[in-house]
Amino acid sequence: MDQLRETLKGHQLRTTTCREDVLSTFMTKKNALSHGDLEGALGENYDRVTIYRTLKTFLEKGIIHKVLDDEGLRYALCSHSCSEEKHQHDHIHFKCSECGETNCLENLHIPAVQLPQGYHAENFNLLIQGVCPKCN
Amino acid sequence: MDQLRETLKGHQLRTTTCREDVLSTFMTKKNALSHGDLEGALGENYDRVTIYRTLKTFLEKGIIHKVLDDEGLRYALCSHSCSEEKHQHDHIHFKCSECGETNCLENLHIPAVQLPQGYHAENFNLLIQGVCPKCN
DNA sequence: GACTTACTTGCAACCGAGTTGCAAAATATT
DNA sequence: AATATTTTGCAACTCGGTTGCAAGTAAGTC
Repeated sequence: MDQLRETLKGHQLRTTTCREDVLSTFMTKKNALSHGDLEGALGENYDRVTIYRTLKTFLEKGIIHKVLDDEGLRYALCSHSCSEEKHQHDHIHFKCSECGETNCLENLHIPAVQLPQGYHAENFNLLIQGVCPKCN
Repeated sequence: MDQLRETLKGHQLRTTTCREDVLSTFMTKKNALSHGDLEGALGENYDRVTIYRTLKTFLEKGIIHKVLDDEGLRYALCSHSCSEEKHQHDHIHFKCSECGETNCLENLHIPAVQLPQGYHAENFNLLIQGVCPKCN
């Protein structure tokens, strides 16, 4: 898959097998992944630390973004190419209480909220918990 | 303060000095608090573990609820009395990037979101990041 | 108010997530 | 192929949070 190398190069990153594998895992599984998920998916091929560092650099380069739910931290691909400077991060995430998967709902946008006087909003993050179509 | 004892009793909890102090701290400081914040506020009076356990029981009894932002877990008082069974948890939290404080915006409600077919929503959690009135 | 029971606390030890320093290995460049 | 630079693996560590257990404390009963 040359697309992987393209993506990495596009973000000024050297292509290494670890980065390719991590990126590829994000692309095939569509849902948000934790460090542990990746460790499980990639087996014993890479050191824990390397995976942590890969996630960190991907985060900094705008390839992935953080996803939070009540039980911890995960990561998901940024849909529209974010860069180091500009991050588009008004996200809606849906966490299914049955299967435990968390997904970005890309097409939706967060409706406007009328904030009280004096508040200046920079970004919005909506987490919806419930049951997803697969488990319904 | 007899209100503290009242609240604890109302949730079937024994009144202990630790629980009174933790509850009192939540009531005077209005913003969301982390375990570390409480440890700082209460000094050396109580063991780390005791504070953890106090938070856990308050959580189970519906006295406080979790607040998540991108840098960790905090807790805040439940506004309307939640019980062990019923939790009202459609929250808007505002995190100020200047002072770092996170607050519940109690009076606002989250506008309706049109979910795609098949999704069944149970609760909503909106985190807004920006600058609060104090820092503006 | 003393006595009993049940719950709560403190301590020590532990677990898991995430980080740091450093030497060895791998990538990109000439 | 040779070099400079980045990345990896390992070991050791920090920090947030949990567990088991013995000692201490709150609440109900006589």
